[in-house]
Amino acid sequence: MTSLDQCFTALADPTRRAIVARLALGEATVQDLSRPFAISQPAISHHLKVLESAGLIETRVDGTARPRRLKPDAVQALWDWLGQYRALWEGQFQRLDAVLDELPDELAEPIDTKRGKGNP
Amino acid sequence: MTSLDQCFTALADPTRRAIVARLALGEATVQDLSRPFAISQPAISHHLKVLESAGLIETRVDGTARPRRLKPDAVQALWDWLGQYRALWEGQFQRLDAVLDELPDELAEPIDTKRGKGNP
DNA sequence: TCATTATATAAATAAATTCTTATATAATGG
DNA sequence: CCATTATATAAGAATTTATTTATATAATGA
Repeated sequence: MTSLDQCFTALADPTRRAIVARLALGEATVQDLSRPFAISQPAISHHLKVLESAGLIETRVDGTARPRRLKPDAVQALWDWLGQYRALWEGQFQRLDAVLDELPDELAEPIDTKRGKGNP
Repeated sequence: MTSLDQCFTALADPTRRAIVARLALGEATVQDLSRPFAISQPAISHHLKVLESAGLIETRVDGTARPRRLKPDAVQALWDWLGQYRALWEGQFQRLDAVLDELPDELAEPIDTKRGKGNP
């Protein structure tokens, strides 16, 4: 799974986006995050793990607490990906050259994205 | 499910991002898309439905064919959401006010994002 | 050291996702 | 109308995800 996969997957969940919204205000502990959500502490810990695996947040150690914060530079890959298509998507066909340069990586040959053997 | 949920979910799948990459070159039919992917036609049709439900692509009718194309203005919501956090994420704390304005919608009260009864 | 607090992990489960193959629908051209 | 082509839908299997409760680990402070 690419980092882009992980970022999009992480942000697809509304609970995780709300966690991100909270962290945009400053770092927060699992306790801080558990309070406003109708969700158990282990569930929060799991969501944090997903966000951290995607590189979107990071953890600091403070005694027994593990405050999380947004990780600098983390949205850059997302921003770049989106920016690449934005012009096209908006119906203006500038930057087609950039898209063309990028394409071979994804469309040069049959892409096997299936799950199962060899594609975990 | 919000449109933002659907957009992120749709783009989390690498096959669907590759479809988007292909559509950035111009409209394509299910046949066109089935060829370069090691995936069945019904699977392509399904991915297209996910992308269309998210508002990312649209369908044109041309005889028996149903060419798909990127839908103008579709990335705007994503771009806006990302832009809102980008500055913070990058470690510069401008635009905190904008984030604060947005927050009440998501954190004003305990958020029940659980699945199951009432939360399909 | 022991009780407390904060967090993580494990096990179980329900629901959603992503595929496949088989079949249905719908438009075209002879 | 009939055969063909393009696409959609159905049924079912395997995997993944989000959740819970129960328990483990780890740091603190009395």
